[in-house]
Amino acid sequence: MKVKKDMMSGEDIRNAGLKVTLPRVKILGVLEQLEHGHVSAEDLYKLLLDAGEEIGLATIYRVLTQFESAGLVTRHHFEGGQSVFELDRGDHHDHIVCIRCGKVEEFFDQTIEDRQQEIATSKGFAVEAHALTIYGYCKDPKCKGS
Amino acid sequence: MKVKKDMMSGEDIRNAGLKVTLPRVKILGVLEQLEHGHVSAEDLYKLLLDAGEEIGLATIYRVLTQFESAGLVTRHHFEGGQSVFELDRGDHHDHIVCIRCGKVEEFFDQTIEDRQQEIATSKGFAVEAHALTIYGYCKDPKCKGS
DNA sequence: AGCCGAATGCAAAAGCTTCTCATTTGTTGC
DNA sequence: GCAACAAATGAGAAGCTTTTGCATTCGGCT
Ligand SMILES: [Mn+2]
Ligand SMILES: [Mn+2]
Ligand SMILES: [Zn+2]
Ligand SMILES: [Zn+2]
Repeated sequence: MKVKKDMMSGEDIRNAGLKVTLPRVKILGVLEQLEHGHVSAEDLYKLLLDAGEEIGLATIYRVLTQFESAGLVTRHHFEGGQSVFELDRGDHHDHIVCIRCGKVEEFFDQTIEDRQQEIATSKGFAVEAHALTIYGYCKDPKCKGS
Repeated sequence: MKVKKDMMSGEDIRNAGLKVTLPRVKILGVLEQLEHGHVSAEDLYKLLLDAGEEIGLATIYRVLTQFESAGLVTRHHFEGGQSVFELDRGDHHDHIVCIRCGKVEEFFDQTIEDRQQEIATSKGFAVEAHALTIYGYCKDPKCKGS
């Protein structure tokens, strides 16, 4: 039974078998309050600094990786070097990214999901994951048309 | 009218506005003869060394990037750090990768392509590109089941 | 309060890719 | 063919993102 979570807390950290430390709580807090749910480790680091929390970048990377293993966070490899993270609220989705302004929108399409499964099966593969990202220009006047 | 090319040559390099140099010809040659068409810059470097061609890694990266701009080569960002390159024979396709042995298979599915276009349009995006990679375990006994 | 292992911060290191610059190589016009 | 010049190459340094080592600090438990 998959439930879409709205609120993460220290409970989730504890349930992942991790100590509930200040850095972890703060990182989870920032991820939760993000309007655009997608951030790089570096951006998260800066957001925390702005919020007055001095958490080392190494810790950010470590914690994000642990959160990922625990299923609290999802990591994406969009083009452009840096990994991007977002809270995993239990709703799988794919992304469409504007290559001009960087805006990220999410979508889910059962038809695509089904076809992927069929293709994998037909080739003898057992699907574990997939990454689908569409790149293009968004409807913003500044981005529309090259 | 899209034609699937079987053979690349110095002509293609020249048409891209590039000088027909020995390193570029050799790199194109290796890419062409690959059974599994997907290689990292590092692997390509080693393959050339094995073939007795001492071409600097920096040159490999430069040339691959130029070939990419010229449409001779496609670059993929599979998980695992390194970029992977393959000759662009004009036939767009996506990939399914074994997370155990690394095998890469290709597929093309018009239904998925169409749905992507529809989704992008519905969100006001003009599609420029997309990356779809399925990860799983291939049918090889060594890979099957975790 | 005090113990102990886990977590953190910092700096160093690693992994991949790009850049700098002196030297070499294609190409073009005699 | 050959000189002339711009373009390309090789080697190493540098750049970026991410990981790691280690001394110190912190969280959970008595
Ligand atoms: Mn998302
Ligand atoms: Mn391919
Ligand atoms: Zn945009
Ligand atoms: Zn396999």
